[in-house]
Amino acid sequence: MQNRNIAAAPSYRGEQLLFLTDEQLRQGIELMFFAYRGFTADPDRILEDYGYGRAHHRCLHFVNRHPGLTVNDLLDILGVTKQSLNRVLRQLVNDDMIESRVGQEDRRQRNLYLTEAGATLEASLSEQQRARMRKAYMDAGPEAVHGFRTVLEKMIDPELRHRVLSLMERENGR
Amino acid sequence: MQNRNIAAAPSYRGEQLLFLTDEQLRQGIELMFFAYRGFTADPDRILEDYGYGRAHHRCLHFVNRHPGLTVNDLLDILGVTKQSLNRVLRQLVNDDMIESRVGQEDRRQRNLYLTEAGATLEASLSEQQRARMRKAYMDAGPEAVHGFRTVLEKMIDPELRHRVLSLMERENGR
DNA sequence: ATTTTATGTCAGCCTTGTTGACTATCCAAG
DNA sequence: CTTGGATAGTCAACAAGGCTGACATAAAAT
Repeated sequence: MQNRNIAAAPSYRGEQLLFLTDEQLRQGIELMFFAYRGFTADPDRILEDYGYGRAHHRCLHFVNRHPGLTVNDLLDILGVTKQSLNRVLRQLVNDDMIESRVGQEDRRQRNLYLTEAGATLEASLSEQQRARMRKAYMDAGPEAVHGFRTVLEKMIDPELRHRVLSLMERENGR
Repeated sequence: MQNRNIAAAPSYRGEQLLFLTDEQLRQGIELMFFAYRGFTADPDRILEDYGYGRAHHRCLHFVNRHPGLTVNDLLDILGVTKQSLNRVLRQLVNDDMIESRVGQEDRRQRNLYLTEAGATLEASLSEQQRARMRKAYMDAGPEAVHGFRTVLEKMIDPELRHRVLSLMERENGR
């Protein structure tokens, strides 16, 4: 099924523009929808046991990825309101999953770190998700993975990409 | 940035297993998260004007794709409870976006169709999303698109894929 | 000293998930 | 033919997690 329309497109090696029918684009849209469901299904099951949702998972993920990041950084990354984030963050801090330390240079800021329990939970969530991603990558092969990453990159909001990249630069510069 | 890790992998033409670090997999995970946000951003803005959410969009999309499908079909596709779907569906029917006709063979069933207004709204939502998808596809090139589709396919829950495919078969057989 | 910034919190609203109880219809066994 | 079970859909009430707005506090910047 997944090859039918691509095969129907002329000039597979694209010196020419892609032959993009609405049908092909709509299939891509559905693919995103269904794949994202699969992508979140495994962690969702674990989170349920803790009474957490995807919002908690996202916090754990990004705090793990960028230890010591501030609440504001997280707000920028997640693109939610601080009230919404705070509710989730408060739970995670109360549950001793995330530690919130007062900033050293700027004492208004709170630097966020995973506790041991938080790291454990994050690892189990991530493990499931990486397993599915790894399987998809292996089944699809390296060239497909490269294409996958290329297309997804292009779909990200340019402004968001800029914000995330500048966060990573800032980290590298420390 | 998106090429760095792929380039670092040995054996690009994969007779050998991919060299998949956790870092690469985590990057894929983040890519899914950020790309999905971009993917839904445009329709979200339009939906707001109507007081609708993504659930309404999904209904309009699939009713457009499969005119006459039943509520149960839609439940299978969307993977939510019927109560949750029904609320959204009721709004769309009341707002004269979707028509719900009593089934001819089985009068318990309701066959769903877009009204003219519904088709118009669906078109404007889809137009935005297709534009972004088209741009990403064009920028990335046909080979990348092929890889994108291949990987996403692998990420879908097998059971879900089966259900959706059997729906499409049933339609072709009418 | 005043203003701005970073964060936290309260209240209240909306969408969209959930479960449970209910109605209408179909079908099959007695 | 009727009755009982399965199926399709609807209604009601609740929870998670988005949102806005208002406000408090502490620290930094001016």
